[in-house]
Amino acid sequence: MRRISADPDSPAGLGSAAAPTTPLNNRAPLDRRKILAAAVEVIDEDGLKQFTMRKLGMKLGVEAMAIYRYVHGREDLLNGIVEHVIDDLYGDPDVHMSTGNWQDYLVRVSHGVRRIALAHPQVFPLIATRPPAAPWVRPPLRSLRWMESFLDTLKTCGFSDAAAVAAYRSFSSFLLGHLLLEVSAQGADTSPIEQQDPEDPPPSDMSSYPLLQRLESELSQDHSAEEFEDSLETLLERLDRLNPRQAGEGPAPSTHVN
Amino acid sequence: MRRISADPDSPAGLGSAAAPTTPLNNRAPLDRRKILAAAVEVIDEDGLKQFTMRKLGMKLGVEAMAIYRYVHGREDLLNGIVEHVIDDLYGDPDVHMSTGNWQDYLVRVSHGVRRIALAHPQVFPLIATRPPAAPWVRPPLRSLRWMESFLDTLKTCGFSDAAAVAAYRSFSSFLLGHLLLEVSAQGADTSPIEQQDPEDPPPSDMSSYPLLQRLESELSQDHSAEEFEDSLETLLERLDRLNPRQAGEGPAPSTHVN
DNA sequence: ACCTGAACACCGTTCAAGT
DNA sequence: ACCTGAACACCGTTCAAGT
Repeated sequence: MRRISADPDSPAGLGSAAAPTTPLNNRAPLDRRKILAAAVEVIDEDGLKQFTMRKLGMKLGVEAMAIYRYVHGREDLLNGIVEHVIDDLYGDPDVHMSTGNWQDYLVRVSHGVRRIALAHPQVFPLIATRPPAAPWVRPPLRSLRWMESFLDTLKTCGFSDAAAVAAYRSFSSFLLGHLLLEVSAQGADTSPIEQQDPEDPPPSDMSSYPLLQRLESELSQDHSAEEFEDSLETLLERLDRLNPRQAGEGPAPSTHVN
Repeated sequence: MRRISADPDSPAGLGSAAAPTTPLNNRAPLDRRKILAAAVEVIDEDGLKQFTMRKLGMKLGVEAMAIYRYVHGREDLLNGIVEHVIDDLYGDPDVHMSTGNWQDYLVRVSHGVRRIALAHPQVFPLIATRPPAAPWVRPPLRSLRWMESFLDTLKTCGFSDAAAVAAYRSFSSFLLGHLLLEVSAQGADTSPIEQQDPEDPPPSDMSSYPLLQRLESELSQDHSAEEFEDSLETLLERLDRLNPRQAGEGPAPSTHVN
């Protein structure tokens, strides 16, 4: 798998230490890809909310304004980050190897996207909510290349036009729903403490929610991986019914990664 | 239309504190609920990105700093908005009327949440991505009241603890995936024009995506309502299999709202 | 050719002061 | 009791000027 965050060598906790400490390349003249990679790194470290042009400049050992040579403002940068992360996955040969089986393909794509979601939980909400270029370009597979590849695979396996499009829609909504909830659960404790005004029910008083109290341990357990596989398998079965060319190849393959 | 909250109820009831005679001058003293309602209105009009303390103050006929009497900073305001919108739905008697049938309940909740998503497409991404109070409080039903009501309904209909929790998870991921994609498709054209550097494939050159070209009209058609109903029905059937108490009540009801 | 300094408009937020 | 003015630290962004 290709690395998404460049610079695994960069120091772990840099804090407000002034030194950029990227010795070899800090004379190389900056470049769009370097900027995007650094941006992903900064977001992974400090969260989207803290992500700032000035902080990104600091990470790159440069004043913030230098970035504007390579990027058309903050909005363009954000779009670029999303593109960068998702196109990086597109290059992954593990995902794109072709077996002529659409189920295999969807499983590989699913696991690939899940991998980047879990690797960059802070970036994923961005992938999920950026306004799409066109209404039919859906997150999280937000590029024309991805769509073409997706539809091509299904068409090759005998799907009708309508069925391929329907599959694309079901698939993206499945991926988005699952992964967004999974990553948002991950960063849950970071949420700011909310103070209520005294007229409202007291903050974390569970006494009015007996069922929640009783089921708290059930609710706290994390089965996201299994749930993901189960949902994916259900989806594949459902999509299979859309495909008129029933090759009689038996049930959908296990979705579990080897 | 100016007002968002009808506010027909004067603070009747708790009349112990003598209400100062407020003249016709609608200088009623501001209040958390009024602020949240105005915030929703501002976001609906100008989008989340443009939403600003100062703009909200302007809408309320007040300087921005006045808001801080009622709200603990911007983060708290954002959480409050989400709460406000979702709790508003909680009060809807159409949603909460009880028929003792969990499928009916889920259908009503689904349609209710979809209704607010479509009514406030700019607010919904906020509902979807705010960090939850606890990892198991999932969007878009992000309140303890909702969870309690949801789980209670399922328990009453015979679900086991584990099945009720599993249903809660499947349901929220279904809702979130569908609605987020639906509202993001709605605001798609608003997205900023992105400029690519000359080394990358030209911007909107479709020539390398023959399938996309051919399927463009298929892709552009909006079937979100039907897709929503279909997915919901599939989900209900799947959840039905989780429920050991098979009351033999026949197939899941049609999800279409009457 | 690539970056910086200074500047501008605009944020969120605090707090003493007004009414 | 409720709001405002002034102030502060920090944004994104532009542009002339440095190297």
